[in-house]
Amino acid sequence: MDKAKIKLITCGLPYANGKAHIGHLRTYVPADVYVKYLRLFGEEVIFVCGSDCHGTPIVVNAEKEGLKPKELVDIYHEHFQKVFREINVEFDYFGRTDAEYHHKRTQEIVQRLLDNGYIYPKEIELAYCPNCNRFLPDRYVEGVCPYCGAIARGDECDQGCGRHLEPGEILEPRCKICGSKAIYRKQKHYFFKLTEFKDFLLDYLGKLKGTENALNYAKQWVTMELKDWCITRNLEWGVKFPGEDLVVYVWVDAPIGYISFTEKACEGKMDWKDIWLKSKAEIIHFIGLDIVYHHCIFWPAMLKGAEYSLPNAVVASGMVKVEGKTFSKSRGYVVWLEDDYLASGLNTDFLRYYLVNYTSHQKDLNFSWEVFADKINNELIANLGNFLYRVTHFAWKNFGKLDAKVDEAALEAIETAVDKIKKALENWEFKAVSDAFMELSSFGNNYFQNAKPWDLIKSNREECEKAVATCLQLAKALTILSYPVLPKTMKEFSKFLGFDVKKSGIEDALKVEGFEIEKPKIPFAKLFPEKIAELEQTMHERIAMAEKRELGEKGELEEVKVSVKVSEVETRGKVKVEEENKPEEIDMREITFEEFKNLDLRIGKIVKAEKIEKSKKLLRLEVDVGDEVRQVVAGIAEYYEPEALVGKLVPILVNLKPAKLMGVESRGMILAADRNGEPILLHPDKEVEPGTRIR
RNA sequence: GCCGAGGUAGCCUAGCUGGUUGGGGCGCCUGACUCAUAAUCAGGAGGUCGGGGGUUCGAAUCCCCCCCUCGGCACCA
Repeated sequence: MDKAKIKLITCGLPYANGKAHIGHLRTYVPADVYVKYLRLFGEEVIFVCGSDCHGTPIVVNAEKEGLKPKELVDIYHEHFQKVFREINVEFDYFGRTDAEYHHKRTQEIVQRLLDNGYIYPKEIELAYCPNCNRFLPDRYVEGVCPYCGAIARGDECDQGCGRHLEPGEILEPRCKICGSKAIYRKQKHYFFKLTEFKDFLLDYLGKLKGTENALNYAKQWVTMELKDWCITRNLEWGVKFPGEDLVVYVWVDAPIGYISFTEKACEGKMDWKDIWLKSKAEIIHFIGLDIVYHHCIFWPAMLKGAEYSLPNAVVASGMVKVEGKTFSKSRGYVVWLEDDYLASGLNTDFLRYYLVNYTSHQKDLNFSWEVFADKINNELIANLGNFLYRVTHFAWKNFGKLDAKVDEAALEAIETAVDKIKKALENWEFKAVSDAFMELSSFGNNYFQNAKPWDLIKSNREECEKAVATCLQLAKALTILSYPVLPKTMKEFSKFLGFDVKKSGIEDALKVEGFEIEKPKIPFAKLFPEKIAELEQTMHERIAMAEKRELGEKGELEEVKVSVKVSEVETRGKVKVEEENKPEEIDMREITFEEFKNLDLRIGKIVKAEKIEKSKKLLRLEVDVGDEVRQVVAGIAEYYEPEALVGKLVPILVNLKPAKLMGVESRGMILAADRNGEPILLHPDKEVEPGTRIR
C-alpha cells in the first residue's frame, strides 16, 4: 500500500426503505474498524456513506404508506444515522442521494458519458397503462416472465426464475396501480455502452485489489457476456436525465454518491477532485456480496467513460446466517439493530466484537445468541475485560501512582501484536486483527499470574511496582489496539489509565511513561443466561410467527400484513437478501368463469419419469391424460426422485402452449403447491381414471 | 452440467511454494491460585486433516477420480 496517499473508504449505501439489521452491519462495522485502525496508524482517511434514496420500491412503498417519497426517505435516513451513531460507525459524511449536490454530480457525469459517446438513445417497447395514462416503471408492472412463465414484476422475475428483466421484456403486462391491462408502447430510452468496456474491464479487474470473493465473480461475469445497459426510467422520483422527461436508473446514481459525499466531506479541507479526478487517493469500497456486479462492472465502466478515478479495491463481506439458517427477514431469521439489539441495552461493542471476530471477513458469519453469550463472556470479558480491570484495580488500590518501569518482554509482545494487526489489515482479515489483541491480553493475564503481585506487594514492593507497571503498559496498549473494534468501552476505560485513547496514536502503545491511576469501573457487564434466554425467545417467537404465516393460518393475517409491510422492503447496497416469496402480494385480478373454462385441467397419471441431462431442476415426464400420453417437463428434480413419481396421479394443465426446455418439448404443466419455492405435488383424494376433468 | 469458494476435533480457525509428534481460541476434564466480573494460570482428553487412488524416502499440503456445502451461470410451462 502506498502510505503517502490519502485513502477514501466507502460503504455500500443503505437503501432508505427499511431498517438496519445485522446484515447491514456485517459490512459497516468492519469498514469502520478498518478506518479506525488506519487512523490509529496515522493515515489520512476519508470515510463516507449515505442513504440511497431513489428507485421504484421507495416510490411504491411511500405510496402505500400515504407518504411522499422524500418523507419515507427522511424516516429511514434518520434511522440509519441514529443507529450508526449508536454503534459508533462514524462516517465523515453521511449524505443522501436525493440531495441537490448529488443530483448535480450525477447529471454532470451522465453528461460526460453523453459527450464521450457512451450513451445512446433507443426506442423500446414499454408497458403503458391507458387507464392511468402513463408509462409504467419497473415495479408498477406485473405480468408473466418471458423465460419461466411465472408471475413477475417489471424488472425482475421475483416469484419464478429470479432473472433480471430489461424494460419491455415482460409479457402480458398489467398496471399494478389500477389493475387494468397495460399495452406496449414505444418510447425512447437511453443505454450505456457497457459492451465497449469489456477489454478495459478484463484488464482493470486483473489489477483491482480486494477480497477474492468479489474479484472472482466479477471476472466470471465479464468473460461471459456484457449487455448494454438501459439507464433511464419513467419515474418522477430520481435524478433527471438531461433534456428528457426521464430519471436515471437508481443504480447509475447510487454509486455516484461515493463522489458527491466525498465532495461534502472534503469541504473546507481539501479538493475532492484530487481524489476522484486526479487519482491522488486510494479508493476502497466495502460492499456486500450481492452488489459485486454493480461495483466491479457497471461502476468502473462508468467512471472510465466519464474519465474519473478508478477504485483501487473492492472488499466484499460474506453472508450472514442467523441460528445457522439463511438470513431472512420474512422467515424471522434476522436481528434488527434498533428493535432487538439496541433495545436490549447491551453494550454495542459486544456486537462489534462478534461481527469482527466470529470468522474471516469473506466467510459466512453465523449469528446466534448462544454463541454471542459465549464469545462475550468467555473471550471478551474473561480475557480482555478481566485483565484490564484486575490490573488497573490492583494498581489503583496499592499504588495510585507508578514509575515508568516496564519489562522488555511486554514491549516485545506489544510490538508483535502491532505487526500482526498491520499484516491482517492488509489482507482484510479483521478476525485476525482482533485475535492479535486478544492474544496480547492473554499474554498480560499470564504475566500478571506469574508475577504474583498480590504476594509481592507484601514482600517486595519495588518489584511489585515494576510488575504492575508492566501490566499497566500492556493494558494501555490493549485499550489502544482494541479501540477500533471496541471504541465505546476503550474510550471510557482509558481514562482510568490516565489518558485519552481517542487522542492516541499507535506510538503511544509503546511509549513508556509513569501512570496515575483512577479507581476503575468494570469495563464490560457480564451477560447473564436470563438475558440471553429473553433475546432468544424474541427471535424464536418471530420465527414461529413467520412459520405460521407461511402455513397460511387465518387469524394471523391482519398482523402479518403489518409486519410484512415493515420487513419486506428491498435492501440494496450492502447485504445479500434472499429472494423472499410474498404470497400475499400476488393479488391476482379476478377472472370470469368463462375464462376459467378456458383451462383444460385434468388428472394425469405419470407413466414415466426421468432426469433431463445437464439440468439440475428439470424432469421429463410422460403423463397419461386420458386420450393420449404427453411429454411434460417439470421443474421438480431437486425435490422428487423420478422413480417415486411413476404411477402418481397429479393435476395437469393440458392446453398450455407448448414450450421447449433444454431442448425437450413440454406439452402441459404439472400443478403443485409452492412452499417457498419448493414444489409440493398434489394428489386426488380418491383414485380416479387418468384424464378425469378438474372443475 | 459448467465456473468460483470451501470441506481440518462439538464450534471458529492457522497451516496448504511437501519434511521433526497438524498449531491457536471457545467448550470439556484435572490441578493451582485468589489481585480480578466463579474471572486467571498450569496440565490433559478430543482430529481416519470430506472419501478413494497416485507421485514421493516423506502429503492436510502436489496429481487424478468421487462425495458434500455455499454462491454465480444454464435450467423451474
